[in-house]
Amino acid sequence: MLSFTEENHLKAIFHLSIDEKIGVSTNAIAQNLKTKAPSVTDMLKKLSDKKLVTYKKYQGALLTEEGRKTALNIVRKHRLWEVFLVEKLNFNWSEVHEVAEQLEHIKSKKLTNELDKFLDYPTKDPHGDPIPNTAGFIKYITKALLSDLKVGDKGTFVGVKDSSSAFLKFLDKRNIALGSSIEILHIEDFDDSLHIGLDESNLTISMKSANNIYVTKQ
Amino acid sequence: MLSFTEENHLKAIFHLSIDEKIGVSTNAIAQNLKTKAPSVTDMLKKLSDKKLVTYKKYQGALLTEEGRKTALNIVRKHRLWEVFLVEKLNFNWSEVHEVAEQLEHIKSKKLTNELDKFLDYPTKDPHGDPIPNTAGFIKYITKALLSDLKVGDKGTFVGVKDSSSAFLKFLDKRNIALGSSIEILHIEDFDDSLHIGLDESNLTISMKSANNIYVTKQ
DNA sequence: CGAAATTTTTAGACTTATCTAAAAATATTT
DNA sequence: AAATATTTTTAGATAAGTCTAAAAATTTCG
Repeated sequence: MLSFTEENHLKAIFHLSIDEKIGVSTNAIAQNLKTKAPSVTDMLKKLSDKKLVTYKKYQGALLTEEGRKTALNIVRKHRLWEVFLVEKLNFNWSEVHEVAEQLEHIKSKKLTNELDKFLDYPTKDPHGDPIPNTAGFIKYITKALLSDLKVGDKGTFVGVKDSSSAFLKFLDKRNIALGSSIEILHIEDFDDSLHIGLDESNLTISMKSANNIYVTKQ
Repeated sequence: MLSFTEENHLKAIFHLSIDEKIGVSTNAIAQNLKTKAPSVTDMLKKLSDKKLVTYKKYQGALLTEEGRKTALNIVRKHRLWEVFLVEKLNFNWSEVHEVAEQLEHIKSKKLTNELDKFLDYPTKDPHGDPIPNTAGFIKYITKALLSDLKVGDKGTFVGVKDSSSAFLKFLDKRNIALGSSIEILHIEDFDDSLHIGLDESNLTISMKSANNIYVTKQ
């Protein structure tokens, strides 16, 4: 039985593993979990003893197969709960994270699987992120950052890179919602701001915003 | 922000407070929480410092108004989640307790209140126990133990005293469900076993079972 | 009432998860 | 490549929650 802290470390390593060859640095994990490096070092030793992580001093951490399964199960629960909160309990997508961070640690296979069924087997959470299945399989879609599109390109808004409450509220205010169609009309030379067509209307957003919006090209 | 342990102690004291004048004993709490007396003593000091409990050495503990409110909120969450598990996620009433013990500690007022709304403001949990409202008001019904009825008395099954999984499964096996009408047909002199009419059929149950079944007299 | 039994508290130890400060290792830069 | 900077680990401290063993208080009972 893993503690909340152990689970959180596994999840952090999972989210920070871009490349399965380079270990995730102690500092990166510490920053992600809002803790300090020595705490992470201790935990990495512990998770390594439990064979959930491969860890060599000064070389960061990587999940073992077992560790990855565990992390994916936590991510699965987190995202399923987010769907539940938005679809059934009237939560806004900007409010779900904090509560899901708690709910993801509830231990009951039946609960998770029945919740999945109750929600009719959703494949994406409210932020567009894929929901791993029971086996830990996760289906990624090919997506691009809006900031990487060229003038004239069209796409559909399918996810956010920054899922902070502040950014999500910002998107709400501008009626930018998952599924919105976006077309790059013009990019301002001066400050790189983007004039975009959003569904039926037009608006201007900063490059910083565009850099946090994922789209699938049409 | 209270820890799980602190919350569990408050809940235990709440459940063990029959009389608001006699403090709940350290041992009773320890037994309830499957912990040891010294752990409880330490916690009582802590909860007393936080003004959630009135505690004098060797005289047990009682909840303050604030402590009672907190305990009731935990009980509220526990019971709402139980309703959710049974009504929405196909849990049997014998399976919900363990999971609800985890879910009751999730901290989010919005979650609790939206869940309440989603379930259409249930007043009882799957075992017949009343669900406190937001204000901490709890509506008790007048009920009797089946074992206290006389031959010829009729009642409706409204709750259990022993809510262990084993007893609940035992009731399932005999089709004794909340709302069942029960009539005492005969009480055996030899072993006090009860012949009862249950809805459309008859059966025999032990006095021990009858002692754990609450009914409202008809 | 007073001895015996029981309950509760105290004392002290252990575990988990934290932290800060300092040492060690690695990475960067001139 | 040596000096400097950064990162990571070690060492040692602290807090929460737990335990056992022993002391203290209360309760029970002859």
